[in-house]
Amino acid sequence: MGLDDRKLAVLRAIVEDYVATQEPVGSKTLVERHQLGVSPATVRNDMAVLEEEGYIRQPHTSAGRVPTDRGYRLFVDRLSRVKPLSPAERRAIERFLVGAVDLDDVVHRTVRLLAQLTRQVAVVQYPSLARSSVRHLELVPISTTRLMLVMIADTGRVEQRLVELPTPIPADDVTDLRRLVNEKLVGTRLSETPPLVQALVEESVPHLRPAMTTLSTVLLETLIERHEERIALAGTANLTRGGLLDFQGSLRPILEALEEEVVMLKLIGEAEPSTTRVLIGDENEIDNLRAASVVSTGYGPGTTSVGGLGVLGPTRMDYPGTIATVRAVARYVGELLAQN
Amino acid sequence: MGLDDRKLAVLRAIVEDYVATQEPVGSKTLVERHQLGVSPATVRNDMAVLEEEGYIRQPHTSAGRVPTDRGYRLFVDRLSRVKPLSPAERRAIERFLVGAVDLDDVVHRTVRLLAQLTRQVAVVQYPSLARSSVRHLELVPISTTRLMLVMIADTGRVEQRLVELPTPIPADDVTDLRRLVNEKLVGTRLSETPPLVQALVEESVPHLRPAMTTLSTVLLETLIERHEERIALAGTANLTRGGLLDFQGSLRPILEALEEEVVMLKLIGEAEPSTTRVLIGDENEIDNLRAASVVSTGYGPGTTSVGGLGVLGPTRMDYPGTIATVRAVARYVGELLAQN
DNA sequence: GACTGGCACTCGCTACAGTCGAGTGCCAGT
DNA sequence: ACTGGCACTCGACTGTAGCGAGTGCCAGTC
Repeated sequence: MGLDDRKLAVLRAIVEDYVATQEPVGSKTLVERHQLGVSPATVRNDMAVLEEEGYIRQPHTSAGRVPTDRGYRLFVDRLSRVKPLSPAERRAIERFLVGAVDLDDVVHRTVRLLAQLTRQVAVVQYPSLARSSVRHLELVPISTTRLMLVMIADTGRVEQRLVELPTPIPADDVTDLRRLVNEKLVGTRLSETPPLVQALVEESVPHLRPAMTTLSTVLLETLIERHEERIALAGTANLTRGGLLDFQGSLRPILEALEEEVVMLKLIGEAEPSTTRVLIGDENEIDNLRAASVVSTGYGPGTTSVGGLGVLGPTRMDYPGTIATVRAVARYVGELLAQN
Repeated sequence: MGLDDRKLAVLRAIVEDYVATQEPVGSKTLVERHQLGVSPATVRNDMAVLEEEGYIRQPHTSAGRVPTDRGYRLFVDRLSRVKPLSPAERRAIERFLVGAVDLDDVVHRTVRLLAQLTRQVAVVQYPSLARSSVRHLELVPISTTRLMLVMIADTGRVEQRLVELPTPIPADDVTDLRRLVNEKLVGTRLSETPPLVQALVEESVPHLRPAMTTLSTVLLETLIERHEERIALAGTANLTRGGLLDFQGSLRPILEALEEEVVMLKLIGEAEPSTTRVLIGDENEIDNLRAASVVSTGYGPGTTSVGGLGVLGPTRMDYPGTIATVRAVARYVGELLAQN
């Protein structure tokens, strides 16, 4: 049952070779490429055990071995160290992220950077509104019965909503409304605002009440309850690397899953910063992604997470390198956000 | 040289059959499926002429005929009418677009709708800043040396930029700045603002001048000159329909092109509303898209275009249906924008 | 007891030959 | 000007055979 050191070394060698060559690896080539100090026959015996335990498998009877999802899991957990980044990568990260003009820009640059460095599909969640605080609320009159509500969050996110007022209101009232909502709400976390918004309506003077009621409805319904999470994607073209071998021949399910924001959010939107989550193949709850692996982490200024980011690729992926890159990018983005 | 009516009918039949079946179409099946009133041999003669003229070709010597890009072009220009939309499609469009809460939402819904209806990849450009007017400019103090500049355009677009001031300024000055820029700029088209922004700096009172200078720099550089155009994509999974026959086996180049916003903008960002542009295969200037066709049009409130939208798919595409859908969606979106 | 060399076996891959049939071009006939 | 007939082409499919990478097992060795 127990796997001795050599068997683990064999598994590691299989994973590394298979990731590099994309071809099932046999006992002979294995001893040639790695200094295992034993003969192919011995390796074969080890392989038989590894296969019995479910860490590797044979695509066909007379082919070499390929790691299973379970094999990759063991590899990630016990057989690999996170690769340090190369100086070139470090420089790329820095160069890529300086000069971003706004949050959109930061997110876009980040997602492209991640895709480029890992050569996988990258996903970045915009800072979650649920974890943001209100920095400012602006009301811009569009007409006498229409306001545009703009919310600026401390994370840099800016959301706008159209508010249709039940009755026309004068400009002075708009000023009052603006002052009131800002007084009460600036500085509060979005997840904590509902009672405050409620209070605003109840405390408001009669002639402002109708407007305040609709305004609060919009605020609650479209910004807080249905807090709109957004994501950015890049690098889908990377899915076509490695021919059609990865993803068992069809990109279809992967592309479909990538388009479902809800799915992606669930995938990358839960991690804390400083912990990195690796989901390998089957471990994934989404059926469409059974042939894929996801490496994700949280990012944010300091130690709290305001959103997630990660990459998605074939199970046959360079885990140590990918994990290192994802972490590094998350850290840099966090620092960038802390500056603002 | 001239193609008589029957030859054109044959071409039309070939295009329609090939689009429907995705298989090269031969003379026999052609006369069976369409009432051409002549024998296969006659059709073969016509086909020989059509091939000579470059409208169709044979993938292999003993296979049926397939339309060339030139053949599709003739079909689109002279042999097809725009299909009227089905009531179901009409309803889908209406149902899909009501209830959008903001511009982002409108664009997202539109792009998904287009992808779903045409079963192709859909692209929607956000209303172009260059064609927008300033509705309001807001300055939100982040710290004493930092402002967040928020521009709200009449098209509904909202852009934010961080402004780093050279020296701290008091809150009253921010109010003054806000008043000044709004007085001068609200209502003007973005393409016409540069001289006005310049004037703002020159006319400003001395103690506001440093702040006004940085502010105007940000305005000019990041909002006007480098007017950031944005696009939304959906339906990439549709590229995998029709196996790997379309796009000559590799999605790679297509996916790469789709990720280049600049490329996509060039592709869909130029048309006027009410004119629909169809680019077929080779006609495309982008090498990566030589195997694809693009149907695009402009949209906007009234008759002026504020942005483009369209779909991209294999040259083997249902042109009449796609053109109809793209037009209809553009019209609905235009109406929706006109309401705001 | 752990490792190794040897050996028979499996099975996917490639090459090759043969058949089938859809589709063609051409031509003589109406 | 159209049609029926015919010989021809060539891709798709099928079956066979040989190759070789890789395996499992076993007897032998340190």
